[in-house]
Amino acid sequence: MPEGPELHLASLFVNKMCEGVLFSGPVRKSEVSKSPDVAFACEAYRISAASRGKEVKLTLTPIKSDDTKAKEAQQPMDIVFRFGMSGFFRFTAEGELPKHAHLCFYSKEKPRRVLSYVDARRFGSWQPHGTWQPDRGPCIMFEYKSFRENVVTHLSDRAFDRPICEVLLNQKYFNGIGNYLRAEILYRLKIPPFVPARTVLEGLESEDACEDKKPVKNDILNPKAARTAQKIQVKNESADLLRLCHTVPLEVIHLGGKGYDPEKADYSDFEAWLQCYYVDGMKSMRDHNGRTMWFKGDPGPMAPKDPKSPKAKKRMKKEDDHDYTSVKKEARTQSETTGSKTVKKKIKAVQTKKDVPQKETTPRKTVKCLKMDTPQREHKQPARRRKTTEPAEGSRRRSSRLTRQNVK
DNA sequence: TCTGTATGGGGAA
DNA sequence: TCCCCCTACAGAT
Repeated sequence: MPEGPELHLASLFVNKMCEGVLFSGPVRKSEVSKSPDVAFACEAYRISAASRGKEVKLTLTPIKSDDTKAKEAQQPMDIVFRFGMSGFFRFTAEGELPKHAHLCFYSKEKPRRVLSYVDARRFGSWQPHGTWQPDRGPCIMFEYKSFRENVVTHLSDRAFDRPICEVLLNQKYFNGIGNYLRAEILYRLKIPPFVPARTVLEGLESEDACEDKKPVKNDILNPKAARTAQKIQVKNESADLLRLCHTVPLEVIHLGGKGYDPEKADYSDFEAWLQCYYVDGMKSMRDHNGRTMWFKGDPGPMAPKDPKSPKAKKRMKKEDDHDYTSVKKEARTQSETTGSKTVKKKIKAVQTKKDVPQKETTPRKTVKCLKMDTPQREHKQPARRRKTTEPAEGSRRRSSRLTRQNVK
């Protein structure tokens, strides 16, 4: 579940698991991965990690030995990872390499253990000799001051013409915020997601008035003053979107690592923490980029008028272009004879292969597509357990998409 | 068996 | 702005 907090927890995980471990030999990449090879092989090296927003940097540091002293000392290598939708690190025995492990670092000891980058969907990527992506802004969690400044001093940028919920996913300004964080942050401030971003952010200062706020003196002697100070702090905090972009992700980190640690495959704390994202009773609708925005109450004036999902649009376009059914039928027939590809892939292959357009037909829509045509509706969210008391092990794991990636 | 959806982002038009 | 990369799963048919 990779947003800023998960990337940071991933870096902590690597540092914890690889502390004192010597690695050796080449870094191996899966055949199927399209990310670059990592040309690093060393008799002995260590691995450490750091995070910034939605990136993690691994540093491979060669250990000098008597054997290598004579040779030219090998330089450390940084590899910068982005996790896409499903990336994470694991540290396992060599024989227990996870499915979809795409980049593997082997320990020197026998039996060997492996630090692996695992990514089922392969939307993630890595860059050998990488640096933090220059177009990404300061980290919302660990570069708070420059993050604020970067937003406040660039409010005239046309990027801020868009609805606030969409701007929050712009990594040039909000490096680390993702889909669940934007929902949680806007929900806490009761900001409608589709109000113009500039309207929300105008008037905020580069300096955070709350930052480094010291408790008033004599708290114990003067509890009333202490309570007042607390109220002010809470009020200020709730009034400042940029501060919540910092503190809400930190809350996830402080959940204790259970949000990430794949060994535990336990997201119950994280699920209990969520107040809006995927929560029963909340509304959801697609933003202009086709991503689901979870919220409560009024969506705001810039809400998209077209509620259709990207997939629905795509399907309807296909059906308008040609007789989709015949293509599908052909693909299925071929699939049955060869058995080598999935029907979906076959459909794609047939569509791209054909040099003559499919026969002209009148546009047709399935019943489902017609249903999609119904005017603006906030699609009903699927049932999702929250704050339940220990449902059956199986049902808990299967009850939420949030747990899926790490179910063994 | 089919369809829709998922914590992201690069690149073509 | 739209399409695409890709796998896994839940729920509908």
